[in-house]
Amino acid sequence: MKETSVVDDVMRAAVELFAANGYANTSVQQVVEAAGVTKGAMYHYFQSKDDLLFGIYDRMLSLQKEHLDAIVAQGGPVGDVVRAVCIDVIETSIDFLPEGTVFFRSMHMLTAPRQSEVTRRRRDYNDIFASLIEQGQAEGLYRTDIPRAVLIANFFADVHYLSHWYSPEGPEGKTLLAEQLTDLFLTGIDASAAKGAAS
Amino acid sequence: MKETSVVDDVMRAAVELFAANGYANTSVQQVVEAAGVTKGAMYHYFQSKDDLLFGIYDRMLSLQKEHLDAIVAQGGPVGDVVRAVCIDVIETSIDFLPEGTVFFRSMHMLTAPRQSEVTRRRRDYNDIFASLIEQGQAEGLYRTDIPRAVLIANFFADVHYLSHWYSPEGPEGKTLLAEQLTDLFLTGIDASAAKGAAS
DNA sequence: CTGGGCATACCGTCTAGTCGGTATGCAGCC
DNA sequence: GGCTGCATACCGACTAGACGGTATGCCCAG
Repeated sequence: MKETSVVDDVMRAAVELFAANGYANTSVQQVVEAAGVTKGAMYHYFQSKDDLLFGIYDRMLSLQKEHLDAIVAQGGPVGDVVRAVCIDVIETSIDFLPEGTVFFRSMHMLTAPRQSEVTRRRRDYNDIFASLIEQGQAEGLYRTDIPRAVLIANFFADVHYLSHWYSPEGPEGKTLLAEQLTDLFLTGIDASAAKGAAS
Repeated sequence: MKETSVVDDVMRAAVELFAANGYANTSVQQVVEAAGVTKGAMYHYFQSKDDLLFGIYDRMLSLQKEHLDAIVAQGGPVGDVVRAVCIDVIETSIDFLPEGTVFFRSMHMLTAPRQSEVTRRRRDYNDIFASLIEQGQAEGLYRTDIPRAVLIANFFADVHYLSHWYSPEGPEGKTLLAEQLTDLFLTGIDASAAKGAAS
């Protein structure tokens, strides 16, 4: 029960080209040629070039939100939940590396209403993550001497930065990397690290 | 006697507009109007729109490299040097927040040769930072159970992410924030944190 | 014969960059 | 001081091309 393949082909080509050359530097013509369809076909399924871009965001945001909800729903000790969420979001970000590239590079090219929707949904994710951290703090797992917003930014920074340095051809396996980054993050925010000695 | 204020005015306007609306969405006409000069004047000092963008990068890269060299030249225990470098790069990134926004968003809009120059200079910075970390590892300060490239990415991620969440109007003072982020990073890579819970 | 799926030619707009021209300043010469 | 010659700084109307989007119509399934 596939979507009309035109949609799929166009989306695939769009992500690839947008990631490689940027949204603004990619013409609709290039996209449809790479997808092997015509402009007419594309504009039959998409309202605008902007639509194409938003489609990419929509898929990613939905997927990550789904994962988050599933992990949270499964329950368990909050420390384990946080760890699982961290690993998951890093892994899926690696799976969707080109999407990530486009995401952070071209969000500002979306029309204003779309931009706010993306922002809203990201804030949603953020808030849920924040409440997990808050729980962890209440249980004495995580340090409280640094504003929670900073702890959280410190984590999402890693996720964000992936598309700027990680190469799937490199030596790092994605699962291992996810564990390593998560470990670095959790070690940094561990309660026992709180404001004592430097050096 | 300053550099012909045209250059300065144009650059200032360009950074502001590029940060607010993106490079591709900003026309040269808008830039020169905001700067209060004419197109003719601008094209007298800049070869192309691309030149404008590169100018922004050039200034930032030069400044940060200068700072890095100065700190390294000053010497001292490697742990202190690393800490000083971290704090400095975070602070200057906050001082140049709009430039940072443009930087990460629009690097791919530069012409290929310029892009490689930017990449080269960033790699330079990276390599020096990496050798500091390596020294620290040799002295037993930092953990060695995670690839050095990952440790370093973990830090630059924070720097990179600043322009996506930090607001100068927010509650965080820039010096305090720089210390907090540096602390989180250094705690994460501390040798004593190495591979305990494999869970 | 009807309508959704698609093809193609075309249009209006926008924009980076140009180019002929002007204004100003300065150096040397008489 | 006046004159010439030349360079630098700047002006702004104009162009050539690219690009997003559309109008129109064909084709085939039902």
